[in-house]
Amino acid sequence: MVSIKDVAAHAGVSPGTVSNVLNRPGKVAPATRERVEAAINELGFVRHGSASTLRAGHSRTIGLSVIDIGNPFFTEVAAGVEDVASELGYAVILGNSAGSQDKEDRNLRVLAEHRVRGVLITPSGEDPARLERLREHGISVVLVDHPAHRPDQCAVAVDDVGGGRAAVAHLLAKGARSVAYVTGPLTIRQCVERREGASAAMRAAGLDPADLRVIEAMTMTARAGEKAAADLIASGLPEAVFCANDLLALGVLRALLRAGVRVPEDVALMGYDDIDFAAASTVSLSSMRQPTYQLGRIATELLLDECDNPETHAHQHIMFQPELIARESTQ
Amino acid sequence: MVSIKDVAAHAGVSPGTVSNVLNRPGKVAPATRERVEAAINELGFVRHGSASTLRAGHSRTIGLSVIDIGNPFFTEVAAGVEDVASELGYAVILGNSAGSQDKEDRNLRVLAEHRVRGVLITPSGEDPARLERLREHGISVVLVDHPAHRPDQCAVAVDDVGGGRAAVAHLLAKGARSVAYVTGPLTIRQCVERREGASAAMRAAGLDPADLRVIEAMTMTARAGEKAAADLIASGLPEAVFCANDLLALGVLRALLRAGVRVPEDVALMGYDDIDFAAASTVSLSSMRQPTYQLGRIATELLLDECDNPETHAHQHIMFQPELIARESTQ
DNA sequence: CCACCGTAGTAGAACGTTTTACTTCCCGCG
DNA sequence: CGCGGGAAGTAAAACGTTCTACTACGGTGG
Repeated sequence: MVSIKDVAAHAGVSPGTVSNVLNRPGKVAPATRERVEAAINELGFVRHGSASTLRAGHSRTIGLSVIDIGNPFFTEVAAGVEDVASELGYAVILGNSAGSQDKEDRNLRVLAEHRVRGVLITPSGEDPARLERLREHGISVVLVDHPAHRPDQCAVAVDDVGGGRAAVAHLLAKGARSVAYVTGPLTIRQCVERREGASAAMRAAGLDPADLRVIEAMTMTARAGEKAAADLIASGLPEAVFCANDLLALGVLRALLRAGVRVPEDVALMGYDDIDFAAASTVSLSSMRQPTYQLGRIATELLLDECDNPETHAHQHIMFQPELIARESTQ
Repeated sequence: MVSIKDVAAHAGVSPGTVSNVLNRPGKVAPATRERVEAAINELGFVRHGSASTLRAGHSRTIGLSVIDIGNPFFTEVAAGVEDVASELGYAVILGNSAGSQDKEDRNLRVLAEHRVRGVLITPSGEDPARLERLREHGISVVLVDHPAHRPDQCAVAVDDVGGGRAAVAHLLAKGARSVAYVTGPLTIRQCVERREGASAAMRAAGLDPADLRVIEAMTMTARAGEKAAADLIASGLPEAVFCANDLLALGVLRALLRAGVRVPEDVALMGYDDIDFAAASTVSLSSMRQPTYQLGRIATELLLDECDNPETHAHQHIMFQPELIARESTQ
């Protein structure tokens, strides 16, 4: 393996000069710099990142810990993260907690061992202690799609209460007076907050929030949505259905159409997330769009700013507003 | 920051012994080991991965370079990779080439600097030279969803020719005699090979492969599928349509239904990939299922076996067969 | 009683960078 | 002519592990 010493010998300079060419090219006379660069190319030298990290005391690596890499939501976030990181020469270590605290802990430990510069995380539980441990090791943490645990910390989230409110307000504005909320497990923060928003919209329209019919599915999949729709049909259809995500909504849509229920004439329907397929479905689906890619980009920019400019960095709590996309299912 | 020396001092042993506790606990007397472990917990020691990598000469990190992290296909692959890596204590560095050779090059350089143990890659071009450079640096490479470049290399792929053949054979078996192939850019290997398979199926059924009507879309999205369907309608519908992926197929389906064409009565329709939405669509979509998650798992297992057992490791070229999933769109 | 062995642990070099303090050399100025 | 100072580069010490060679010590067999 060719090291900085080999390059130095080949170019007739000292290792320190090679290091300077690599890290502060301005400090080296043009002629020498060219000689060193030629040597680097000739020998095919690649800097040893670990040695550099060890000596410099910090790496050019960040960690990304998500709850479910299979969910298009997180995938888009990851794309935003990866783009920014790659633009700035940072590597991204990916961790998928798959909803398990154990796995999340394992991943965080790996990140700590790698002395990552910082961590972007959508925490799977509500225990801030584990993140405190990272901070004690000098690793910055930015929360993604989650409100901040504390003031001296950056967080980027989307207003789920506001999203739920807007969705149901839209349904009510279309004339619906009875609304059902098909949700995933109510252990999930997002599901709970969207319900709160839904209730608020009912209240604002002069309806009793207690009349919001809540159907809780075990998973947030299309199949679970079909089952929920069967429940709805059996117990009497509402005029509108609001689903906690698009997969549930697509399942509901399918079951309703099969049962001969017309959408939106008989029942209006809203999803959440605005995944690609929402627009492509046979009756195109109204949904709440979240700026997922931006979420990833901005979280990463905040994190790297916090790492690279610790003295000027101002911690921010950013709350995006989701955008209502009205399509055929609520015409 | 607490180092191995602090732990050693606290436990009254030498740093070497702490290292032994960490890496070969069997070599240390139980009493001493416990003392050291207590010190580790008390001080909150976390091993410095870079120092370890530097001295040991290898890291516990692998690289994953994919073409499009937004595509559910790669997402599932990534989930498989992450699961295996995490089980074996490896970290995964994620790279998204987004179809650009430049970005892929940048990512590979970052991986080389990190001295990753190995790289899993779905190459975005057909230039094996860049991968050769990794091998020269002692980094193993396993190709994912791509046939091997050379015999002394592992590769895990899915039989796209076979998949195309099976799909079209299925359409022909349902009685269709004229078939259209809606594909993405024919610069993409998968699109080309699926077409070859389609042609082969025509030939096998005694039809002229030249009669396969090929519609090439610029992108592989639902919107592009809708446009392709408009072309088909304008120029006379075939009895069956085979699409190079599910997103295209969903777009075709939607456009056909809107135009009053019945599926499958008037036109039979097949997609490819069997993404979740294929089953959830209003007319559920027949598709070719690929073992994506397994692809990621097995590729990672091969890579780590190659790294950890270089002497016993046997290079493998694994070719999965896709599975035909018949649903309503081809009943 | 001595040579030998195995076990448990230690000392210290090494890994490849970065960085600090230092040396040269040359230029301009009083 | 001497001196200060900047520019360009060097030597060597770190960074935190791992690993090799070595010591110490008790037990065992001849």
